[in-house]
Amino acid sequence: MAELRAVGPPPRRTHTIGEVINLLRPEFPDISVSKVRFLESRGLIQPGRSSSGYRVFTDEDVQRIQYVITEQRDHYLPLKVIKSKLSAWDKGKESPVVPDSGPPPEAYFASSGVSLSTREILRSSGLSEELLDALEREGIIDPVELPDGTPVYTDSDLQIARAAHRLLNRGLEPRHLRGIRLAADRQTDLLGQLVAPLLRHRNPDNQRRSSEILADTSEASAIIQETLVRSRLRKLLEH
Amino acid sequence: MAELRAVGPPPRRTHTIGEVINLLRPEFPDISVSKVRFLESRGLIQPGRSSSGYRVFTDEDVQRIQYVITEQRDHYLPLKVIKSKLSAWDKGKESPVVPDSGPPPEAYFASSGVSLSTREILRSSGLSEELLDALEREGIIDPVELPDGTPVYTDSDLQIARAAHRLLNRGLEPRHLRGIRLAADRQTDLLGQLVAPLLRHRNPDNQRRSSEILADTSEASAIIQETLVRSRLRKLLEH
DNA sequence: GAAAACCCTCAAGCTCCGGTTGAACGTCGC
DNA sequence: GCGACGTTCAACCGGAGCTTGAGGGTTTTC
Repeated sequence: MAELRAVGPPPRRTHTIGEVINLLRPEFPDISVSKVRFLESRGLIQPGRSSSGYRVFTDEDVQRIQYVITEQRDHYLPLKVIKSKLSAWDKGKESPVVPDSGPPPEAYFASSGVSLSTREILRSSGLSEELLDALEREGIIDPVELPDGTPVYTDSDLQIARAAHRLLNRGLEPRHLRGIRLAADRQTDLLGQLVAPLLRHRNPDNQRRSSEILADTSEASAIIQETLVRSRLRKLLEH
Repeated sequence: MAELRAVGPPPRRTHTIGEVINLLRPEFPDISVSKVRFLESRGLIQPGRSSSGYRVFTDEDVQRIQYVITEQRDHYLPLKVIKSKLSAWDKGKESPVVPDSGPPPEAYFASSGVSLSTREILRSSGLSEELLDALEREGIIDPVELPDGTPVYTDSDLQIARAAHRLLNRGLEPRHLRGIRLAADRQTDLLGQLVAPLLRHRNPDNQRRSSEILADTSEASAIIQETLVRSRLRKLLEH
């Protein structure tokens, strides 16, 4: 082969599949060629191809594989879940070769339309009535009220209720969650400003662009925040 | 049957297997009689038996089941792992010898150990030098410095850099990201307090518990915040 | 006191996940 | 031109996590 690379970015090192295995073998003894090919078939990695059809792995591809198998080993995550974590991470880089959108941007904000009664959300979340009340007072959960005053909860509320339950179980109290709500409020404001001009003149196209922008930016800011928190907590643990 | 319970602690309520299912069904719609029996066969629960051979579940047994399926749902843990967590919990304080070498203790905070140079992170993130600088000034990214002053970036930094790039592309400016950093700081503090007592007396067990608590709570609070933001943005779009 | 509803065990079966194996064939480097 | 390495594709496999069904006992209800 003669992949001429006259001019261009730094001469990136690439590897064949066998080399990749040898690189990873020390850390992950049960890696195998077929496993790597399997991961590709499942869409977790997309190595390039040489003109003759051989897989060509960049260092980044190798890191990706490494990420996948550590998640498997350390957190027992199913490949599906790892894939979705990866694809959030991906969106950062890939962008030049995406002429039109794959997934509809609005899907990000789609709601299931499920609605729950107070009893149902209590049962489904495992929260007590008092705690649910407290969460509502903190603005963490806020159901819509029907004309007659009975509250109706969405599945977002349920998700929040469950996650809140986990926090409360660990010793946090409802008032501690206020900070989370405030952070969410501030983020909403920030991102909202980004699309405010568009929403001033509402039309289908602006609507579509707005939801695309919001989907993208809210995901990105969530990634930043979570990564920051995690790395700070890691330092805390390491002392 | 006449399980006489002459004197004793509170008159414990007990349940048959069918009652247990009905109790749990709302929160876990895919629970089933056979599943509970299966869990017993795998040694995760040990309900008592009536004189006629029926399983008899105490409230504690029910909680145990609840714990098991929550771990499955929220953390995708295999039953084997849940079992070992349970038996550690069982022994109360006693859990000295983790018999198997298998799962490394809570590696949620594991880092890949990859480190990048300034050139590499610029190339991999697509950021310009000025923007990277700006992000560092805002504390969004902060590399360790080697004795000679050259910065070293981790893969967390890369992830953040990429996500930040997405935000900047959408028209945000570095200073806008300060809010995200502050939110992350506050969350770190909050969660850090939760484990502060444990970390005061460092020993392997406290260390392990701390990382478990932090992994769980940081995930849960991220879920709450993201769900909140998303549902607020949805409302914004709907007008 | 009988029917209905509920419970039991045990073996077999089933789906999905995460790969492995093998056959048939192309390519690279010496 | 040979051996090491790469490719595809279909078939197979072992384990996890249940489900189903047969055959039979118990408790509740009318």
